[in-house]
Amino acid sequence: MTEPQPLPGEGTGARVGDPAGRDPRARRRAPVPEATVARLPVYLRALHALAEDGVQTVSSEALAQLVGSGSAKVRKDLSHLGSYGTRGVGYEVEELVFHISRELGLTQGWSVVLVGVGNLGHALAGYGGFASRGFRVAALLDDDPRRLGEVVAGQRVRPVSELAAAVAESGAAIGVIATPAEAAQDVCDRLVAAGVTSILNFAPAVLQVPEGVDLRKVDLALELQILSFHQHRRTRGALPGQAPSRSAAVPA
Amino acid sequence: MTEPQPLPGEGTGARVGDPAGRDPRARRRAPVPEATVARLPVYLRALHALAEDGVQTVSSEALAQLVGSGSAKVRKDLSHLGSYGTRGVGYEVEELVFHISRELGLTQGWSVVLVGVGNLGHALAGYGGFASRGFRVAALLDDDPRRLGEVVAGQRVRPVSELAAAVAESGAAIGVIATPAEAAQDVCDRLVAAGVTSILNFAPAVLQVPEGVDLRKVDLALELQILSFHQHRRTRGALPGQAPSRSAAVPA
DNA sequence: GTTTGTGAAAGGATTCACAGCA
DNA sequence: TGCTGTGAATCCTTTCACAAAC
Repeated sequence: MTEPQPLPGEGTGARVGDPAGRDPRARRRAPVPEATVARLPVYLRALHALAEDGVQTVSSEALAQLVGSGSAKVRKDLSHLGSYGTRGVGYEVEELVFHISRELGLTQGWSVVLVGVGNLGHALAGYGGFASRGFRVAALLDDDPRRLGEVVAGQRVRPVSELAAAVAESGAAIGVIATPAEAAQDVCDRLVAAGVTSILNFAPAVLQVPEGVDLRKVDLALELQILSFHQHRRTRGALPGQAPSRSAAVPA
Repeated sequence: MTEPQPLPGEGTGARVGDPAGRDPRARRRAPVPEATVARLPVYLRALHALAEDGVQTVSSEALAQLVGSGSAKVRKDLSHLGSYGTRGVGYEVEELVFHISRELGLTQGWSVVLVGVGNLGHALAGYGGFASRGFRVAALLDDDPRRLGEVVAGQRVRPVSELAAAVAESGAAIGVIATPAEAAQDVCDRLVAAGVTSILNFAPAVLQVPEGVDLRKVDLALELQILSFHQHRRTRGALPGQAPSRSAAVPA
């Protein structure tokens, strides 16, 4: 959601034109719905966890349990990628991981430039979930002189003036912004100028990009606010500041 | 967001029962749709930015531009909170901030306990977006002996064994998990045992909670994977690793 | 017997378009 | 004239329920 540059539920239409592309491996199917795309990473995480536990096969019901969803939804979602399940048995974990990864474009190993190496930037640079999903942090940039030259997660921190060079060297198509809010729009403009067409913004700022650039945002406080809404709902009338009793919870 | 313990689009139903509650301030309206709830924090951020710039009034069209949405959607969303706009003029920024904050339950000042004070925990503890949205980080907990006693964002780091005490002292109803994946489920269980009913999980792990506890998750790599999907779509057939031309982009 | 894959039905969300008000 | 608020229409998503396959 996610929220999401396109607001949660905004969608991009996900239309694909030509019925017979020139890449023979690219099977022509109906486009994957945006709501499904947003859930594929969730399945992927659960499947990775299963694979690590040595689980070979999983049913739609079991997978649904793991991600907190319904089995019918899981089956519909997976059916958009093709028929990779076995009736009476379930899905092969490894196979599903592969097909979901391919659908998301994670098999081609994206290079990513990360701008802003504060606490959040450190966390992102060292985040295992990036590497394991096929994202390589190809460059770290920051203008704080105290951080220049510092080595984080195997990468030397470079000044933001080298951004265009870093993008060119690495062929990065994706940029991640983890700067303070004030610097975010400037960094964003520089990324666009350098040819980056996908930008993920962690800075608490509203950014503007030209057409043709896909901007998504992560608001670390967003989910907390949605939790607040539900908690608020549940505890209407209760003493403020006190954790409520366990009854009468869960709206439905 | 996304997404969200209930998967993106999962929803909670958000039903409210009695048409005449006992709190006289609680106006009885139709329940706010879950999709709208997920966008209210986005509007809130944009409105805060406008307020800082001294803007007094904003139209649905202008607000839509800021958040990358449509004006009709903005109006429908806001109409669920009540009629706070002025025809021919727009919405008063300060007033909207108040009404959205109240709807989200942000005006009552939640106490939050944060478990796991690594890079991400540091970033979260110091994140301005928490404090400015009415969340007070009431306790920091971590079991790494090197971090015990350290003071982060004005709070001393305490051992996880003090979790129940910290929750009781602060009356926290919300817990945030920013530990490594291995520790997440144990911490989650302890939070639940301590009476926390809303949990936000940043750890890359699939957690299980009993009924009555609202668990949401933030996957830092989730939005990146959705970006990957769209970038992949746009650059089908292009040379791998090379940023594509700016044309033929944006699906719709 | 079990579990997938999928039409069909139901339920929400978005967009349209305009009446109503400042 | 300008912009909100909202029914109505459209579109998208989820859920149901069952035939087909193992």
